[in-house]
Amino acid sequence: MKIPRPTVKRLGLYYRCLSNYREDGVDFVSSQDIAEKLNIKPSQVRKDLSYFGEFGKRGLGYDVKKLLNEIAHIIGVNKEWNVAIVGAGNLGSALTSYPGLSKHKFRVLALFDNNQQKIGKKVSGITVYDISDLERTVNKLKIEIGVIAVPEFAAQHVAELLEKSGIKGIVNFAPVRLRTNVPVEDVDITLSFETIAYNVVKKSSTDLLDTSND
Amino acid sequence: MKIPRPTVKRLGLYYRCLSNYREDGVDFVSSQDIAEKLNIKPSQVRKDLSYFGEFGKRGLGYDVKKLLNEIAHIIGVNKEWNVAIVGAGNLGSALTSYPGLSKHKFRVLALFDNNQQKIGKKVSGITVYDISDLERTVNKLKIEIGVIAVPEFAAQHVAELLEKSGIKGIVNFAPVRLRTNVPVEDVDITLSFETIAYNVVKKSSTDLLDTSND
DNA sequence: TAGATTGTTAATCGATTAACAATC
DNA sequence: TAGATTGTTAATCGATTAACAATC
Repeated sequence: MKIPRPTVKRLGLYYRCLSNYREDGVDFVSSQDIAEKLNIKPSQVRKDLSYFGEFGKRGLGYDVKKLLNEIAHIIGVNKEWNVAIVGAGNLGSALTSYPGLSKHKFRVLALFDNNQQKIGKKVSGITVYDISDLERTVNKLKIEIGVIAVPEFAAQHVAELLEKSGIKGIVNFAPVRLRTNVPVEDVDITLSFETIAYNVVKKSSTDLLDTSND
Repeated sequence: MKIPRPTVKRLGLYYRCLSNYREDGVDFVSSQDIAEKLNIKPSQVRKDLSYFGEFGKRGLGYDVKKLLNEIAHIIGVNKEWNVAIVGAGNLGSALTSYPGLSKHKFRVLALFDNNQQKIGKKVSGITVYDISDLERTVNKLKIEIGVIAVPEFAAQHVAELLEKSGIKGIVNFAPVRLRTNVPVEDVDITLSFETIAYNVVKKSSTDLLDTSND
């Protein structure tokens, strides 16, 4: 079945929300509970889940641990993912020790760079390899996800190297649309700043006219 | 007029695409040229632009410099934006020197932290201030955009401090939905990894059945 | 049983796209 | 003028939401 893209994104949000409930020792939640936390409609939650199965109990809601486990399977975080980061600059280094990753089953096993000064050194305990060793290292360490944290001009080239080395998916922090055959997820930092600039400008202009901020 | 959210996102993409054309010395482009680079439909480009005015010449296309200037005005990057980053950890420090920001009219003028070890030091030339000086410094430096680069548990609190200090918009790197009255743009790194995990799992399962990878 | 909440259908809403007259 | 490409309308597509029967 065809799953709407927004549904996939929300699955990650449900997962996080349910993790918080579990940490708080909550056993059962309703679609309404989840919806309130996430600022969406309860029917949205139920519809999203219904693409994958029937996980709730009528009259009762959802068993937090059970649903968490189901969603983990759906989005694939029931297993650990081996990750390599290409680009040992500031951003790549920061990602290496980013707690959100290690906490969520993403293990950074290698960094790659083309700067001889950096190769062989360690960043937060992770070795920096020569980019020319990419294919060999990816195979040896069974790396499945590649992260592009290099400057814009090098990104497409790195994407091709990653694809050739047998990587299965790419998280791209460079501000370019990549042409590849593997799935790519863009984290477009500059675009986020531009969007917030737009919204700030819009808000100040509507605030002048109007007191009912949309 | 109500502008679709996806249109706003694409405006940033058009801006970047046109910047590249300008750097390459291209004077005129058609909606088709832009669409091809961005993997969308030409009518999408024309429709998006039509929300804001008539910028093209029939039979000719769009004057690159002129359109760039128009879009810069629309998304608000015709002026410089003063930015403060809260959280002088790895991510906050990396953002301080992120070339994508300085290149696009976003100037990081201050870092904030609550760690006495860090306060007063400089990171990439930017002073780390005490978080308790937030309001004063935001006013003094005329900071308009705040960046949240603190751990999850502190994010909502920081958002409230930013709002109280008079900031106009927030770019949030913490994995929480914030409750504020100012515009927020989320950069959800963990969610991007989860999405790529989902897509990798899905692709390998469909690849087994099917050779026409969607 | 009565109350609550699910899973699902159908209606609504919003965004994308094709098509084409207008016009450079 | 002939060819190209815009701006815009209308049709299509896809996602959200309300409503409600099913059922715990």
